[in-house]
Amino acid sequence: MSRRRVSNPLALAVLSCLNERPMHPYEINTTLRSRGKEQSIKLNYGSLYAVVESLQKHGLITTLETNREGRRPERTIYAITQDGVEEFEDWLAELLSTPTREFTSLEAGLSLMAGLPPDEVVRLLDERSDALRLELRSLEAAGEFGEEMGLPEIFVVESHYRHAMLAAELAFVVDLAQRIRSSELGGTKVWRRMHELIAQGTSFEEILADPVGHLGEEARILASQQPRP
Amino acid sequence: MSRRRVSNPLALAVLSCLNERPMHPYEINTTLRSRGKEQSIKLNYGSLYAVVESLQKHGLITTLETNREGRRPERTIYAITQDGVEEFEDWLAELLSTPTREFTSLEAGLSLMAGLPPDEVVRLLDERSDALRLELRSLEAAGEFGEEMGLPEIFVVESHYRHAMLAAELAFVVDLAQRIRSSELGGTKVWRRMHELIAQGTSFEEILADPVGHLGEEARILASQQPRP
DNA sequence: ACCCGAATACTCCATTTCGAGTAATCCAAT
DNA sequence: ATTGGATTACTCGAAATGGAGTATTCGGGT
Repeated sequence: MSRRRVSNPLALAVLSCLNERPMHPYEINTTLRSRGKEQSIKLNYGSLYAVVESLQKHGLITTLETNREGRRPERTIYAITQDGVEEFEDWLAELLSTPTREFTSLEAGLSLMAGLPPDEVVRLLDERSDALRLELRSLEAAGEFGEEMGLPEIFVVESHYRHAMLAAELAFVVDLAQRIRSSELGGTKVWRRMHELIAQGTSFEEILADPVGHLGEEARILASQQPRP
Repeated sequence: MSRRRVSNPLALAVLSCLNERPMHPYEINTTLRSRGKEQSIKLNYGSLYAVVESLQKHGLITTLETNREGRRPERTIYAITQDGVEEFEDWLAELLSTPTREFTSLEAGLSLMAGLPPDEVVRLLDERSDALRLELRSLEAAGEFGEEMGLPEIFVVESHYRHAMLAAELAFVVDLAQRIRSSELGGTKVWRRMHELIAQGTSFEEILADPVGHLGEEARILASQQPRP
C-alpha cells in the first residue's frame, strides 16, 4: 500500500482548495482550472469525484451540506478536517523535499532506441528539438503575459520549473543527436552495422545468436545478456 | 481513447524483447531487469501479464506454444507479429520525436507551495537539494562502473538523460530556494505576511475574504480568482 | 416569446494498474 | 536426509483512471 491514504496528487489539490474555504466538487474543478493548476496536476471528472469520495471516506474532508436548486443535480459542499489539514501540510512537504523516481516517455524511448536505425533516431530527435523550441517559446510568451497582468512570480513557479526542465531536455537532445551523427557516442558503429544487416534481410534473431560473427569484436558485449551494475 | 491500442510503455518494452526472439512473460521480465530497463520503464507483475494478454488480444503478438514442466505453472511462449513490429517502430518513433505533457510530483508541489510558510519551503527545498546531489553521485558511480565493464554508451543513454534532468532540477531548486530566502521572488513578502497572520490565529478563509485589508495593496491580485492566460 | 449554444454539475463504467500473495522448485549448507 | 532461503512463475482483487455521455439551466440574440 502507498504511504498516503489517498495517493492521487489531485487529492492534494482538493485539500488545498478546501483549506481556503468549503466548496462543492465542481467548484473545486473550476477553481483549479481558473488558476491554471490543471497544467501541473492531472484533473478530470472521473478522478475528481472518486478522489473526493475517497478523501471523505478517510476522514480528511467532511460534508458540510447538500443542497439542490430546482431539478439540477444536488451539490454537496465539503470542508477540510483537522486530519485533512495535517495530511495536506505533510504531503506537500514531502513532495517538495523528496525526489521520487518518475518514468518519462523520453526515458523509455531512449532506453529502447537501439531498436531503430541510428539515422532515423537522429531525424526523430531533431524533430523533437523543434517541438521543444516551440513549447519553450509559448511558455515564455505566457510568462510575459502573466507579468503584464501583474501576476506575482510565486503563482507561476511551476511554469518556470517546466521551462527549466524543457530547456535541459532540449540541450540533452541536441547534444545526443550530434553525438550519434558523428558516431562519437560509444557503440554507434555496431548499432549502424546491425541495422544495415537487418535492411539487407538478416533477421534480428540471427544476428543476436552470433553477434561477434556478424558485427565484429566490438559486439562481444551483446553475446551475454549484459547485466547491469 | 488513447492513440495506441495498448498504451502502457511496458508494452513497448515487451514488443522490443519479442522483436529479438520469442519468450515467455517471465523471461521478458528477467531480460528487462537484467538490462536495467526497469529503471526507465515501470515493470511489475500485474501489469506485465495484463499487458501481454492485451497485446495478444490486439494481434500484436501471438502465442507460439505452451508447455508445462512437472507441476509448475505452464509457460506460454509468445512471438511478435508483423503488426507488432510495425506498432513497435511507430510507437518508439513517436516517443522519441514527440514531447508529451508529463505531470511530475515536484511540479505539483511547486504549484501549491504557497500553502506552506516560505521559511519551511526553503528548508524543504534545501533537503531536496541534498537528496538530489546524492542521487547524482550514485548515478555517476554506476556510470563509471559500466564504463569499466566496457558497456558502450548507447546502452546507458537513458541514465545520462536522467543525470541531465536531475542536474537541471538541482540547479532550479537551489536557485529558487535562494530567491525565496532573499525575497527576490515576486510575491514572497505577501506570502510571508500571510503565514505570519495564520500563525497568529487568523484563519485562511478570513484573510482571503479581504486580502487587501489584511495584507496590503500588493495582495489585490488575490481579491479576484486570478484567471490565467 | 422563443431558440440555441455555452456553462453547470455531475454519472458511469470499461480498462488499467498495483503489489501482496501463492505455490512449486532448486540449491546449498547443516 | 532435511531444512530453509532464493528463484521461478504467476494469480487475484481492490483501487484508480479516463473520458464519453447526460441532464439541466442560463444568457443573449431575434
